[in-house]
Amino acid sequence: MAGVPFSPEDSRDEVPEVVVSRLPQYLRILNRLMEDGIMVVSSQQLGEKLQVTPAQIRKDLSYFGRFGKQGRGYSVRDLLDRLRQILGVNAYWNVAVVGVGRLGRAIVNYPGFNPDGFHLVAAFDINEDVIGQDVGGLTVHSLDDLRRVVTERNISIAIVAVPVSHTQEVVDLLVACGVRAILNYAPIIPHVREGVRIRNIDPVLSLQSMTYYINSSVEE
Amino acid sequence: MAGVPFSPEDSRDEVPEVVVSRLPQYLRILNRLMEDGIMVVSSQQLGEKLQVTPAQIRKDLSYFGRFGKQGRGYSVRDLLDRLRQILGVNAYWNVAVVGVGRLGRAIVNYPGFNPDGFHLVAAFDINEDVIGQDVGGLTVHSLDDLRRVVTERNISIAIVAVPVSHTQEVVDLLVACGVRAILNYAPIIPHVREGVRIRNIDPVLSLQSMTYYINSSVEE
DNA sequence: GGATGTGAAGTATTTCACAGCC
DNA sequence: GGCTGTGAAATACTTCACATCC
Repeated sequence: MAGVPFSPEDSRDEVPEVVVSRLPQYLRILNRLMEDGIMVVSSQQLGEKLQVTPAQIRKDLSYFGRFGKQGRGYSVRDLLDRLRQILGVNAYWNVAVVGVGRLGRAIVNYPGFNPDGFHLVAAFDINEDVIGQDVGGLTVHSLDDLRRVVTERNISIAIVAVPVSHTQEVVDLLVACGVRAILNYAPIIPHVREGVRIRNIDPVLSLQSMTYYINSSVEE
Repeated sequence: MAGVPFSPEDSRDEVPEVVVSRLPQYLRILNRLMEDGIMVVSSQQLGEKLQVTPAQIRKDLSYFGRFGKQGRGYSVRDLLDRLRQILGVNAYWNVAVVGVGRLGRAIVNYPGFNPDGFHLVAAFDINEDVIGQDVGGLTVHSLDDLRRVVTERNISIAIVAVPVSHTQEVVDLLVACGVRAILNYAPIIPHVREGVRIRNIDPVLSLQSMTYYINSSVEE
């Protein structure tokens, strides 16, 4: 489908997903340069900090426009603004957390989301004992209230930290309620329909992909 | 370097990194099939569960050998054993945690590492106030003891959960003490020398790579 | 002089498609 | 008949290299 080779509509430039996945890293570095008072940066310098080739950075950025000045490099502030706009992180996002067990609590208390514009504004659980409780400043709602709260608070992003056994159904419910992006901490890869985004945080998978290399290799 | 096209040594089959990164996911699914009492599985069925093409699974596995039976599929138990062996997760790994602040404590108390053979056996911090404390059953050591403990307990994997300002130096110290794989939770990408593996857990980057898609798109 | 932006070249990865085997 | 394993084809991604501009 959508694979007719000569379709003229096909020439709408699709940005490769791998390119999009690198932009937040560029954002990170630029934020740090900004804090350090650096005004201008070259793709060469960015590449050193990110451990990628300068050509890749220039190519990546070229999907979105021409942000640099020949002979000079990139204005840190300008590039920062453009990338924020492209990624859609120039505004605040309201985020719901589902599951306030040990992991969910750690997430709610993690101070790293707010500075980057992700506001955890609602918490949910299925366990009657914790519903109504205060967790990190948020009142825990019943999942029955999900649709209402998601609508009222204009939530399109959710973080899922429920047991594996409930993950897929929670994800389905979130999608049904209009959530369009999900960050999943359960060690399972849930299925979502086209148009909904999901990313999985799974430290064990990361560890297991490293043991391959340190296991047999003498040094590589 | 290593790029001479005709070098005969070049033909030692290098397994693409992207292939290795998928193996732990195969392991996950197979473990679940095993628990469910499924004995045999086809690449078709695996593909459906993993949302990848059957061809990719067969190709990935073919880098390591021929594990299937034509006309039948793969023995779940056999494939599980082979993958465990390939990934080096058929034995236990001792793991150190550096940084026992809020995040570090959550990691130490996370129950998901042990069942997969990663044993958190030592915790470290630089803060005098927490050194000597008990955190999740582990006594917090000073970083001064790192080399000794890493050697004594045969630790080659470390989890880093220290502030950004200290991350690079902690990583450097770990590498200097012989640690060969690092799971980093700080929002920075530390540099490590060739031969040392590092993976980064950065939920904000994940969120930012999703907002790109839910921001402008009507549906994609 | 120095750095960007970008077609073209070069690699890497995925998918196809089918021979071979159970 | 059904499914694996795998060269070959197709696609995706990265890097080169240079015209272009500040």
